[in-house]
Amino acid sequence: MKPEKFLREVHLFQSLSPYDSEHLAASLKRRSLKKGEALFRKGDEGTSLYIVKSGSVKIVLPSDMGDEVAPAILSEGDCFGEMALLDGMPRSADVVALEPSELLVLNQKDFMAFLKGNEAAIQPILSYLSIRLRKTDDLLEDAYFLNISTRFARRLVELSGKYGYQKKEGDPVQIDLRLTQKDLASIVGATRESINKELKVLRERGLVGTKGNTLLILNPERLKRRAHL
Amino acid sequence: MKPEKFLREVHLFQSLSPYDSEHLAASLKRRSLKKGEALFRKGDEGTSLYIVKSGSVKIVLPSDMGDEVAPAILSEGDCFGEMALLDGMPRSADVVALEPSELLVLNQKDFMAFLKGNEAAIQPILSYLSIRLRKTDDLLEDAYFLNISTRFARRLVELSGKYGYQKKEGDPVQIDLRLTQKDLASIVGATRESINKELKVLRERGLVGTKGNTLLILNPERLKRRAHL
DNA sequence: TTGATCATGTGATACATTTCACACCGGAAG
DNA sequence: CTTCCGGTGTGAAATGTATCACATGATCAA
Repeated sequence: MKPEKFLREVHLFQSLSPYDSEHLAASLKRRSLKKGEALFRKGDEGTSLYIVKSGSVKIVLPSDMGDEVAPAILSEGDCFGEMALLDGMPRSADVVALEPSELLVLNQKDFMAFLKGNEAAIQPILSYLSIRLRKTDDLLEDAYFLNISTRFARRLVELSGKYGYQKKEGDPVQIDLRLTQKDLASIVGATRESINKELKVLRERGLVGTKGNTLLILNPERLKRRAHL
Repeated sequence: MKPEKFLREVHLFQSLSPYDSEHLAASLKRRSLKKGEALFRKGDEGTSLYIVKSGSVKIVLPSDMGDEVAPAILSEGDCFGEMALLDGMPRSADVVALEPSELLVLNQKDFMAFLKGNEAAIQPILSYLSIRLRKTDDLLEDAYFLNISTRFARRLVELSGKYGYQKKEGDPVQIDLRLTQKDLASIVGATRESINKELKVLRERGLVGTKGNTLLILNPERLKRRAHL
């Protein structure tokens, strides 16, 4: 895959014009890792974004005890460290290669240099950040003031807006992400069991259906009302 | 007060160099409002930031019923609509003048033009946004996973870091904001009563004290432990 | 096939937090 | 002064969610 293809995957750069992202791709560097090699450690100064070009790496939160917690494994096309580009705060976790891997690196200096040369690119990046900020603020409000039923309904409405599609007019909206109840739970900020019970209610009332791993929104109207939207 | 003084109050511009903020102040426009006049309405397209130079305005969420809810009254030096500068999303509330008022206006075009001419200013703004984003993400995590005791302890630690001071070494840390229990509750995302009871526990254990409206952090160490930090 | 390992479904119980109700206090306004 | 009002303090009851403990089902590799 071409480097600029990878860039397109990075949220921060989604809204960049093709011209700009190609331009930015020119500043990408490479970095290879041997199996087990650490890219950086928690607390290191961090000013670069990385994209996994081949192989895979794990993110590890070194806990006090020897036992590691692995919150995520990233493979080809995944990217991490976006924020480091912007604020250079210390890394909050270790990153270690699981196998021999190739990474693409974009460092802050190059990124800033790019911005200087391409003022048009500033606007979309600022607006991406501020929209993301609003979004998280809203989620926080939800967490403080709403119960699980309502929060869940809201997240479902959002998911169907972002990822849902209809075979044809009048059909139920499908959400084909492979979301387990555990995934849904962590999106909503609840336990898996609570989500399960909530799903049951929604099914009984004919608001949503589940066919294998895909969610079906059967009655968007009533779902929205349940979300108090 | 000079316009650039006002700008210094705006969070978004806090980290700008004095030179840059003076420069930016040059693009400020003026706008006067008669008593009762509306600056904008919910849903209007919004691309400007406003600073109250004199007078006062109220932010109003027009609810379905005729009864208005007034979440905030802003007076001299206060600013609103920061985010509009960045993403131009529609306004989320009405703003109406409570008395004859003078506002300073910074619109998106001028702001962007300023950024083009002053690349050095981009970095602090990006870093402000991304830090704010991390912060809110953390708050969300807290809301999902922590109980009120822990959340409250965390917010207290933060407050004492930001606003606390000691008369002399060894003294308790004072927080002189005029925070009511209701205020604290809304910071933590809990009810006033819960905060009251939590405060009682903290007082009994000698972690904090209250003298009138000022909070005293008596034992920062144990407070931090309670916050799991 | 057989385990082994996930994901799902569901009830009983425990617990944290909100809700509600009320008493008290202090200061501002009449 | 008295009245009123917003802030505080506190207990009892109601409620939402988590926790725990299983049973069931799906998937995948040996």
